[in-house]
Amino acid sequence: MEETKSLVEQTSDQIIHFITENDLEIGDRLPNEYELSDKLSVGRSTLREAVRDLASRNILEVRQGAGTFVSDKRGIATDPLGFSLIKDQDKMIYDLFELRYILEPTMAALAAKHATGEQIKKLNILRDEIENSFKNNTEEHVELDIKFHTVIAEASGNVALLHIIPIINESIALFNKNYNILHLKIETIELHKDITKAIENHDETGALDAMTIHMANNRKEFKRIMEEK
Amino acid sequence: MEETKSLVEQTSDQIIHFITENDLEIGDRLPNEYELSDKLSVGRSTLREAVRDLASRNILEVRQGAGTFVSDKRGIATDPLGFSLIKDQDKMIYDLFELRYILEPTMAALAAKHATGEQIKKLNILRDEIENSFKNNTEEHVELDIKFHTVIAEASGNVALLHIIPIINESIALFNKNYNILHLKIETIELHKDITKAIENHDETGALDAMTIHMANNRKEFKRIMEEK
DNA sequence: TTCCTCTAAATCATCTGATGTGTTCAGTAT
DNA sequence: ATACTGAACACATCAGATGATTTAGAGGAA
Repeated sequence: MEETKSLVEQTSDQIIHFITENDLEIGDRLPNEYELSDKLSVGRSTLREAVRDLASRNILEVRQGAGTFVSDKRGIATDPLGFSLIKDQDKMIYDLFELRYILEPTMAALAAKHATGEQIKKLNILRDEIENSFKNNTEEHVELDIKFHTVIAEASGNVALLHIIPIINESIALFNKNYNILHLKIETIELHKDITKAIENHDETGALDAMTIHMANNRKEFKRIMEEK
Repeated sequence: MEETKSLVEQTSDQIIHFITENDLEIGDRLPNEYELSDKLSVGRSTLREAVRDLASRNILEVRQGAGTFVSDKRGIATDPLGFSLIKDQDKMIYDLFELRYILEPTMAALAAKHATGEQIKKLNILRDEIENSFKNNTEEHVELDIKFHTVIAEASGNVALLHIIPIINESIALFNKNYNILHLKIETIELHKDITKAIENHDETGALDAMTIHMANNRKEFKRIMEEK
């Protein structure tokens, strides 16, 4: 059971070590390929593969001609669940809606139970911002809506939910962007109000119901549009 | 706003395209570096960087001397949700149990609706293997139990669930290993039988109930042990 | 036959040097 | 001041040689 790391992997580790050792901050530049491969005593192609590895893990960012920098994404992977690999993207969106449908009503009920004053304040602010974004017809409502659901996840007090919900919603937004299917509707505004109010009143069943209606409406709308295609 | 993808990135895309095009399944081998770089008309180092990228995203697995294979991790990053960073691990496990409790009963019902004969066969085999592992007192039952739940996720027909369920269960197993809290119990064997049978009979509410009991038992047991501590 | 050992082929790993492409910035002309 | 230009710099890509590891199969022993 020998755990022999390849030279490239060792080099990845050493680069990370170099970053922490020299207190490199986000955006700082690393030495160029020749210097770094020399310093770490590996060939350039080995170094390049190590850098490529770290770049694809969003730890480094490489810009041709400019240099290699510490990424501002703090090593948080894009599409960590590999949703983009799935072939049938229509089905993928549908499945994500279904998953949301399973999770979010219960999550809203938990949020009604545990939400702090701070979190309720955040929800009210976000709800208003979403409404304004809708009235002014800007495109940022997608982003705001993700934040809205994320705050509810946070309020649920369940750390696992807090980690999963943004990924689901961001994936939906990502695929939706490709297809341009779903749009914010006036009912959504009202439902956001209902959900916020129920959570504010610590009304668990109220939050459950409001979120269920929200999810059902979303899925219904999605189905309708898919049938039109 | 030109979006010029580098040759390496294009090559990554092409490799993924090659995989889907040729219906390569998990574990299948890709052509060797020389052939593939030739086929895609890129230099070998370019190809290697593309492969390195896909490998670090858990889409490919490279084994020196053996070849390059489609990874069994479905492009899912290791600890994709950053669970290992969370401080309060006891709460983390509890939250994961809660999340499972929300997801798995509905998932089992979906599985009862959609399961194919092949999947039912797999479930029966796994159920027996888990029982044997229990009788022989081996430690592989943890691994087998994760597979059992993963096959149910697969049978549910929901791709998003299939991606998320293994992560949740592996995280629980991981933390459980550190704490050595939970052990397989004789009731679990019986519940696995109930769940399998309900799915086999396409009995949706039966599967829902059986899985609910399974989840409730698990959480109850977890709570009991935590209180003893 | 069956099992083991050892070798040769296949495959990835690494190094090196040459050449291409994009970025940055200082110097210069307007 | 502004805009152009070119040199220096940094990453991108290719090609070829050599090393290390795995695997499968040949050949022999029990």
